[in-house]
Amino acid sequence: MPTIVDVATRAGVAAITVSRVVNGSGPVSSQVRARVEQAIAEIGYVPNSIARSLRSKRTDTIALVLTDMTNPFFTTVARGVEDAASDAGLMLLICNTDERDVDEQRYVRMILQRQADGILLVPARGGVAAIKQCRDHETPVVVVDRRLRERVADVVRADSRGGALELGRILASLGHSRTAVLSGPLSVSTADDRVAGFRKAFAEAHQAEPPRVFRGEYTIESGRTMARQAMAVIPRPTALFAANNFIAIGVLQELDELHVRVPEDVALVAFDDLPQAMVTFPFLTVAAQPAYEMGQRSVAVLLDRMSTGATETFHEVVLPTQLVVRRSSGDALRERDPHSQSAVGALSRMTSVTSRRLE
Amino acid sequence: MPTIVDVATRAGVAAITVSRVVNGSGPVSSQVRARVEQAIAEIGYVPNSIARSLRSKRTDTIALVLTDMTNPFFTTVARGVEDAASDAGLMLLICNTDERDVDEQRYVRMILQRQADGILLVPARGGVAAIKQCRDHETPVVVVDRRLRERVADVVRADSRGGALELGRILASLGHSRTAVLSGPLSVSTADDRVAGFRKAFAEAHQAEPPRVFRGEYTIESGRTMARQAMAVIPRPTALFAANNFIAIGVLQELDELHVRVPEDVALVAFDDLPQAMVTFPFLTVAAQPAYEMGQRSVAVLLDRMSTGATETFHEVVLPTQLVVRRSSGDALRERDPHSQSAVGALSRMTSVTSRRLE
DNA sequence: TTGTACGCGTTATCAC
DNA sequence: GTGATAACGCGTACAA
Repeated sequence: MPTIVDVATRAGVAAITVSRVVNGSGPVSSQVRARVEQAIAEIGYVPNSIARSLRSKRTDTIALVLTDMTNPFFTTVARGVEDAASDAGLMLLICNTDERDVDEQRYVRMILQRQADGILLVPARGGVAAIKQCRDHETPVVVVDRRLRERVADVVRADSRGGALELGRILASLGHSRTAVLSGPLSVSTADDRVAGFRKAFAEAHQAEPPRVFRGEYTIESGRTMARQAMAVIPRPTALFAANNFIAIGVLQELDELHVRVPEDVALVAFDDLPQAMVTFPFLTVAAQPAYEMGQRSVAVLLDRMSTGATETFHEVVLPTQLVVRRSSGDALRERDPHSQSAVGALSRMTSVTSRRLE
Repeated sequence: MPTIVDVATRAGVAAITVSRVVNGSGPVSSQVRARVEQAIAEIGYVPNSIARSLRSKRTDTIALVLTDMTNPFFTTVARGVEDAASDAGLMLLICNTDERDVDEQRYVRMILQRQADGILLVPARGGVAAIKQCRDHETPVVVVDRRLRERVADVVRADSRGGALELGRILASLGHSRTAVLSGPLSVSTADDRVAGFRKAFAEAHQAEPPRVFRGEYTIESGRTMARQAMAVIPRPTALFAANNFIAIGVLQELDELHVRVPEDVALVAFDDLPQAMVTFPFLTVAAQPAYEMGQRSVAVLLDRMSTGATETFHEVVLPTQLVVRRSSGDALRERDPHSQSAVGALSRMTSVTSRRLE
């Protein structure tokens, strides 16, 4: 592997001159430049970033620590991050914690060792330990997607509370009173915010019961479990709110098994849209998060922090969600004659189940 | 940021001794070890990988260069890669080329500069230039997902030809004779292989026409275009083969607009399954690629190559696809009375369209 | 415009 | 079992 010295020798100049040519730093006569460039081409010299970083203290590399890149929401965030990073000439390290604190800390340690210029973190639980590690090593962090209890880092996230509020209001306006939230873990801020926002909608609405709250994980399996639990409540809720995309899918699967139709038997709204690329015929009423923009903004904030340096004041960017009303939220609720309902039940159920065996 | 020397000073030893404690290299008395460990804890020392890499020539970092991590197939591959890398103590750099040769080469250059220990490459077009760059810098490469014209690197991929053959045979056995392949770009090996496999199925079948072949991109938009073209052929094909997941989605969307029902009016099979997490009610008959395993195996092969060193003989791992028969391929084709068909057409079409507005 | 000397933080080599 | 020294490849500071 040729080094800068090899190039210098071949071109008959000093190493520093080669450095100047490569980096465009300092003056070089055009003749010398030509000689150097030719030498570079001839021996196929590629500058060694490692050596450069050792001196410059910059690696032009950032890291994204998230829970699971397989979740289409985070996939899109990650893509936004990568594009923005690439535009800024940065490379991207990526890590999946699966919501585990230990892995989060392990990854952050590895990232700090590698002297990454900055870290984008979707904190697994509290995230405080990880952030502290970064502060100790003077490495900028931007927290993505989730709030922090204490203001110890910049944050870029979507307005979970507002989105859930809108979804709740939709249901309330359609006349739903008995509702349930199928939510994520207690310690995750998005879960808390979505519950709070949804609750608020029904606190505003007159003569509506407060929603029943189920807490689980942001997974399909948990969505199924919570759907089963929610539908076992008597009297049944008339509307459900799935607090993320995976829960929503689990809910749909479970309801199908229970022969409960959406939206005929129960209305359903959810957080997170599924990418158009993955859904042939969109059906769910959702509060869509601007995932790609979140990724981009996160990088922008990180770059800003990287140039500014540490402060005591942190920024918080809260991006609005977009309400997308589709079929799953149903029409206005009206009193149904239980007999006539069961009369048409068999047929419409069959139709529904069969036809749903599409994407 | 404390260095190894700071630790050494504090512990009253030489830097190299600290190094031995940290890396477990060389002998250290338990007393000295204790002193050093305490000093490390006290000042919060974290080894600097950059400096270490400069000497050791290893960065414990690999890179994954793919076309688009947003494609659920590659998302899953990437997750398999990350998990395997993490198990091996490696970090992962990730890059999206969007099938552009220039970006591929740009990224590879950046990766080589950073002295990554190895590269996993999903070549955009030929990929030869990128592979050559890597060879020049003695950096191991494993080509993922796609074949190479020339055997210049290890390859881990799925059996595109075999999977397409199976899908073709399914259709042939159901009595289809007029078929069309909606495929990817000419220079991409998976596209070629899938066309070839599908063709073979109908070459085997007696009295079947060779499939009509459409070439586009691996995108939804292209899927729509090709579906439109294919359905404009007279007489219409009775079955379509979408050569990847995005094309399949585009096809479904376009057929819906054309009021063509699947599988009633045209049968559809496709390559790539959509992750269970993204599809509520699976519908497509597919040849599913073992994406996660591909990711894992790719890392295994790369690790192998990293320890073995360069050779003239390369490995090729071809993983089998899994045939999953669902509703979209339909039942056996029978002669239909065109009149009765149009008679029921209106109603069943409405039902189909309405009910499809699910996921 | 070009070059020399040195240091970034770590580890390999060799000596004690 | 421990340490001094040099070297990894590059860029800053200063000199010519």
